Amino acid sequence: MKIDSRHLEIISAIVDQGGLTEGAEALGKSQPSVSRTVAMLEARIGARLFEKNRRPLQPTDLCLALAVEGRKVLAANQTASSLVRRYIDGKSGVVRVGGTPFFMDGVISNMIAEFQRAFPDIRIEQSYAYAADLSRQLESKALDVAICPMDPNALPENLKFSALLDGRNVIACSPTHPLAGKPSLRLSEIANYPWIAPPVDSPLYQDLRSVLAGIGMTDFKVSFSGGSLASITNILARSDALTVLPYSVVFMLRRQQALAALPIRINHPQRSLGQMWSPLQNARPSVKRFRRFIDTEFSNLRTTIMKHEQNALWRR
Amino acid sequence: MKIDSRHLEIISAIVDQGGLTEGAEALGKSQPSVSRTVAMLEARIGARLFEKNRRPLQPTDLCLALAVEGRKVLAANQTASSLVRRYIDGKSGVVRVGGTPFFMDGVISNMIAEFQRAFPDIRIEQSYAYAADLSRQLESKALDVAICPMDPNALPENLKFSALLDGRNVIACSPTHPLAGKPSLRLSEIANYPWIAPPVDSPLYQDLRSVLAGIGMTDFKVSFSGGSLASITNILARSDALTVLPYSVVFMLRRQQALAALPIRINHPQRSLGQMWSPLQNARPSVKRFRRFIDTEFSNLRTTIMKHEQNALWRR
DNA sequence: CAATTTTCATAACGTAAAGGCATATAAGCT
DNA sequence: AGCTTATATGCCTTTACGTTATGAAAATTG
Repeated sequence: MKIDSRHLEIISAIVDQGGLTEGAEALGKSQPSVSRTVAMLEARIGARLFEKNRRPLQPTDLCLALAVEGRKVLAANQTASSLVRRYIDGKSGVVRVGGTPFFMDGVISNMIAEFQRAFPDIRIEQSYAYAADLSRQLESKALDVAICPMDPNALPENLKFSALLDGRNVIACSPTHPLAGKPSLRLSEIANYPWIAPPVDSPLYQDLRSVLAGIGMTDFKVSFSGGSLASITNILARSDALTVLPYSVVFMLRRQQALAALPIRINHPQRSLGQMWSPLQNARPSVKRFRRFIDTEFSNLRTTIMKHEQNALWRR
Repeated sequence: MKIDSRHLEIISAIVDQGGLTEGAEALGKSQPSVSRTVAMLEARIGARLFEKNRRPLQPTDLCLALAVEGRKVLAANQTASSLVRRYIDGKSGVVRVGGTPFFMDGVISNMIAEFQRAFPDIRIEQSYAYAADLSRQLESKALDVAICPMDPNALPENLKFSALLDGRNVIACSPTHPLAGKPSLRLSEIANYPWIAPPVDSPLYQDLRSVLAGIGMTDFKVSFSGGSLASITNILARSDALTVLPYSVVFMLRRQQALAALPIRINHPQRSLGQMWSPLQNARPSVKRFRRFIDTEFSNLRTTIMKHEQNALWRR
């Protein structure tokens, strides 16, 4: 004797509202519909649920027992509905975000922290990769959004990209570095310091080479390579080494006195930091919300940087 | 965003069974049906429930959360089904039984105790009344079954009656009464004892009068009247009073040494103890079960009485 | 106690969807 | 690559839900 769960809901609604009409209203149905459903259910199970021809509708003992179960169904249904609603509103779900290590660690992780403070029920699955891999993962739907520096002209087919910040790089060092804080520098002054190189498969490694070539340095001493942002800042802090890092990463870490930028203008690649995603895969609400969040966070970051530069507290 | 509870059940079944086919089987539905229901649900809420085109069907986070609620629905549904099944089988429910006080207290209450030991989830609503009232209550559906002495010829229209036991009365006294245990008695011997009369509105009161008239006693001393069976047995135990009681009541109480019957044959009314019910009101399963139970109990009682009489341990 | 109101039951009709079978399609295994 | 197995789809039938209109019975009110 299988019972339709909806019927249990109806029973409990009628019992709790104390009447067929009110019960129907609470369920958002018409009174005749509920009446008929009850009649059919009674016929099916072969038992009265309400005493016949009694005006304050009198539930049977069986009916009262079923109403108890109906309340459980109704409660489960309500939480399910709220789960779905939160999901649709983009307040719960998963976002699989990938990005280049230094950006993710230096810039995006702070934004993700903010995001999760606002939307604690959205789980972030973060991974590290470089542009080519990220594109592949986006296309194979293994990733919802990628955040990386990108030449908009080299954008793969089937992917969209929205720029967030200039891809400008700077020469970074410890704030306690002998050269830090000097108002201006000549290239010859940086020639003799050791260099920290990003992982060789990183685009930043190519940037480092081209930067140094651009300022006439074809030969340079690499004292360390391959670490993440955290190891690099730690090593920079305890040495006189220099490195090339994205401008925004250095900017974000200025507060913690972890990094300083040298006032040397270097040529930077034709790239922008931005979000990349696949328009073929229609994004989940949580992903949409995440992308919007990142957009506004970067919008804020841009104005902060602009003010900083106007205050001349931050020199190139 | 209202969710159909049945869909929650389906989701949990698929998740728990680890596949669409197995889930469908567990639900007793065909695989295509379940597949399409899931597809429609996904379309309606605008979210994937299972990763598309993955062979070990991979539930979404949202799906897993909904499956939790689905399990609650399924559980509630199962207990509801079992409630209904028990009700249909007559293993739960209510039986409203009415009867004449002495029979109920002396005979039926023991049977009800047995019944409730076998069917603890059937609630018995017992009430006391005499035949006329019982008939009325049966006809107004306020009672499911009545147990009372009845002249089958005087049975009201629309009611059925099935006899259980002869309506024979006996003269009862305390087992310690001076007359108790004597093999035979003359009427003159009982003339001088005081009498306990049943309530004046009771049929038994009329019986008492006619019995005494039948043995030539027109004048008798009533020392007590109006009590229930319990008070009467208590008073009998502590006095030399006599009374008239149904045979079966005295028989049932013989074990507790509460009553004895005098070996005087008295004329008894044209009545049988039996069950009365309304064939118009189709009985609930619990009521049917109760009636059947009473039938077999009385069947047993009849054979017990018969054996007793054959053993001559019980004399008239 | 008759009139009125309220509440439930029924009727008739249209529609959504669930159910089944047959079958196509795609994923994973050998 | 081919086979097996699991899921998706197409097509059709049936059930039951939804609506509005209306009838009937119980409770309330004057």
